[in-house]
Amino acid sequence: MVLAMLHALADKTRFTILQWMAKGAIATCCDRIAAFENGCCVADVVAVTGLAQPTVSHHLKVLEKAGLVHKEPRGPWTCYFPNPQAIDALLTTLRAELYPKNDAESNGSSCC
Amino acid sequence: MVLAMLHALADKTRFTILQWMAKGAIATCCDRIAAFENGCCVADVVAVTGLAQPTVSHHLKVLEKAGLVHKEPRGPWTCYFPNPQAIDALLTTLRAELYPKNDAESNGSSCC
DNA sequence: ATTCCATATCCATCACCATCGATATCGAAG
DNA sequence: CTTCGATATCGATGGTGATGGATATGGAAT
Repeated sequence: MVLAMLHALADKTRFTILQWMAKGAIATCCDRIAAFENGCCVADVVAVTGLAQPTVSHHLKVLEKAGLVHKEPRGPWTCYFPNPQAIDALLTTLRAELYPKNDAESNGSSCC
Repeated sequence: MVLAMLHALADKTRFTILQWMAKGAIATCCDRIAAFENGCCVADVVAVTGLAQPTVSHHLKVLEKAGLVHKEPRGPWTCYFPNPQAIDALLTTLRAELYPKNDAESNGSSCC
């Protein structure tokens, strides 16, 4: 799941989408999304990125499969919301797995 | 630079290499690498991953360009070492840029 | 100078992916 | 039921990247 998240984030467009969501709800469907929800609909992402609608749908699907966002139909729109827990999990895993440990004891397969 | 790091990490092989480095120096050139350095040489990565040597060199180059590792010739070997500062920078940036902010004031381009 | 070892580079191949036009789906009105 | 708006899916295309064989480089030792 971590690799899927990293793959999802390692794309300029998808990173920008999440970045933009984190900043706050800027949507044409604001009557459906509260400010604290940080959500948006597909058309908003299309407007911001300038990409075609199928492309945006594709990116949002990747983000959703990675667990970084979740979607929810609200009225005429499909709204997407960021998932803070997923980001937390990612950060925690990255620190635990990639941060160098100089502790000789924790090194199961020690050297030489 | 963040996108480059994410791209570098979003590959199973490269993630495994960094993961394995973080665990500690397990190398055939241990007389050149102290345990606390968490380094290794190319041949070690070849042995662990089972990949061809050119492939491993390619992956290490990607990691180096992303700033996640740095290389240093030691005797007959080219040794690679993880860069904790880069990982720190990545984690800090991810939290700052992607973690949802529900603070209405910080939202420059507010909604509606 | 030659040989050997470790690694980097070159090059070709294959697979995956971002992109978008066309089309399908789906719900809400009218 | 038909229409319309919003989004998802399909299919094709171009580009990027992972992989490895062949080869070049570079240093150390004989």
